Amino acid sequence: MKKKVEDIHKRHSVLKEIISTDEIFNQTQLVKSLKQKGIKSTQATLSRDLSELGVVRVPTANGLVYKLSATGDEITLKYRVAEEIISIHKNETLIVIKTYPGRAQGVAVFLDRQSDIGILGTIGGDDTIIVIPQSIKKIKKIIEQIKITLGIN
Amino acid sequence: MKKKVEDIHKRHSVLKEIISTDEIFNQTQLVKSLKQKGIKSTQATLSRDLSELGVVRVPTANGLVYKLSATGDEITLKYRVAEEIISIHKNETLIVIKTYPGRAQGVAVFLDRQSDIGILGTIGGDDTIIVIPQSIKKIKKIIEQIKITLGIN
DNA sequence: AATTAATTTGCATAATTATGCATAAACATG
DNA sequence: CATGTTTATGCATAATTATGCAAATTAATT
Repeated sequence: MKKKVEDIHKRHSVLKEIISTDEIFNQTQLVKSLKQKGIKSTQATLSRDLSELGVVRVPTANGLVYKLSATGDEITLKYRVAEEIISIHKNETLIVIKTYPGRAQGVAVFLDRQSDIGILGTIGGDDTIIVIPQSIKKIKKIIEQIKITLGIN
Repeated sequence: MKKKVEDIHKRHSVLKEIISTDEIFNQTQLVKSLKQKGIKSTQATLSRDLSELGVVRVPTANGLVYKLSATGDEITLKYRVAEEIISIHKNETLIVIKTYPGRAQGVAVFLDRQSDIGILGTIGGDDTIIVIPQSIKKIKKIIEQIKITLGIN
């Protein structure tokens, strides 16, 4: 029953994205969300995943919602910037990078230091970074470069 | 069965202190801790209290532990968010939202949570939020959606 | 390649948390 | 002060989450 490590990373990665994007109220909902993204799993596994990822369930106006915690697995995160990144998206003019809460600044600084990958500048908030390209034509290449640099897919 | 408000405040107060001092793993343990401090209560009541106080349960090396959340009691309510927004403007590529001083972060978080209204990401400063659309074609629609969601014109 | 060790997963279920309902105390109103 | 309303609480239980265990697969070792 053991799964490949890559699959686990993949599931964790998707998990993080779902949690940071949607409002997830319970783990059965999460099973369905993952299914929609083509990942099969069970409530039991997700319970363990959430624990490993340091995900918390916070009370909101709508009810209890899962969130990525800033403090959660702080120790694990410090070492690799890659682990701090949740997702990278773009539109016609900009690149937007989602990170764990409070991590945007650190990642932004890291990106700024990378010279010659086509970045004009970055702005980091709490958990979001805007990357401004030297030219909108370079957006694709920049994303590729970041992924290569960080060794993520 | 109603209790005096003072008692409730008192219990909440003690609750917060216990949570920030000891390692609390579950609510029955919490019932006992409160009892030791002379406060009688039940698991059900504490479940409600924890929700009201915005307490989260974080996975740690020892297991799940209750913690006071950083965001504390400030639950994002629609009506409150609406009041914090001063203006919404756009240009060809971005949407800029002005808020009352120091409120941008909160509003930005709220907007991030709204799924499927076409927002790629947001960055909040002190009193300004930049909203990046999934596509510049969606800018108008996003503004409409925000206004509808918040019930403002 | 064969064998062994290590790890992940699902199932079943235990443990824990959340909540509808009824009730009673506090509060409001006249 | 009497009466009506609101709200917090406990009980019982539903809903949800965590976990022991066995099975199955991968990874390691020979």
